[in-house]
Amino acid sequence: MPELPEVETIARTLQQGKADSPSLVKHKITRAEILWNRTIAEPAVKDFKRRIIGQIIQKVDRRGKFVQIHLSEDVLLIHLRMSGDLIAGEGKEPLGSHPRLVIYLDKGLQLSFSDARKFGRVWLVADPDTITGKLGPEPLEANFTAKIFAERLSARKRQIKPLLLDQAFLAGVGNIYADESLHLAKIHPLTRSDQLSASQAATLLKSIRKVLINGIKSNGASIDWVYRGGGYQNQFRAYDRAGEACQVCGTPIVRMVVGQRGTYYCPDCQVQVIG
DNA sequence: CACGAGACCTGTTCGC
DNA sequence: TGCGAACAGGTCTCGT
Repeated sequence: MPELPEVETIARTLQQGKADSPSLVKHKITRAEILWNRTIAEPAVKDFKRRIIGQIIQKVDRRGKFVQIHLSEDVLLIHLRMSGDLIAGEGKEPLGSHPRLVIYLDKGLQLSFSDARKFGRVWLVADPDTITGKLGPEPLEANFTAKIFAERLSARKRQIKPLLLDQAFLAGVGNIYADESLHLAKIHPLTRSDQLSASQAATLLKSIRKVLINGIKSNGASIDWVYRGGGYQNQFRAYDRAGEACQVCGTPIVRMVVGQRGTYYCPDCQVQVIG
């Protein structure tokens, strides 16, 4: 489920709280229950349980697709991968349909990491940079300019879509928002990154920002049973729309596989540059 | 360096 | 209805 807008939505919810979800801030961790050992990437399960007890949650935010829960001593990093979700609430029974890690807090609260496919991972580290340090720039940060983006694109010779999915190149964009950005920018998913003009690079960065911001405004996208709450799927231009008319030109949207990922594009609007 | 295939996993949907 | 195949918001590792 999670790309930048979905992760941002979850992090904000845990930070601020909302009607059905208490804020985690200022709560103290009393215990950790681990229901699937491989969920814990670092440190060893036994050390994880011991070390997290007594720490106080100070802030929840995001870096790339990682949720960062800042504690009094450490940072808890959570990557939701394909099917992970974080649910805050009350009670002693693990929340969610597939709980893998439950962090119990004071005042009867808990934070449950539910993850059907067991791909998600959690790190408890003193310095988050040891994990997130390899990530590329945040697409929404103002100091990430079109010029820098263009330079990074021309430094590589890769197909643009898989490059956008490379978290070391750009942090936070996933399969849906890559397709949506490329459609909005009218760039074919297989275009080589070093073939993009400066103006195309600028357009692409604008498009990426637009779809991410709109995704956040909609609280992310809910396309199947995994995620709940978001509404961005109602604004999809290309993703999961094979056979439907392109909103711009009416040509049917095509699905192909690029880098083993389903890829949707308009064969008329998104013309591949030959070279 | 760029790319494709296989792993890691479970749940849902599709086609016959 | 049943049952296997195909597919899924991600990322890592290996071989070419």
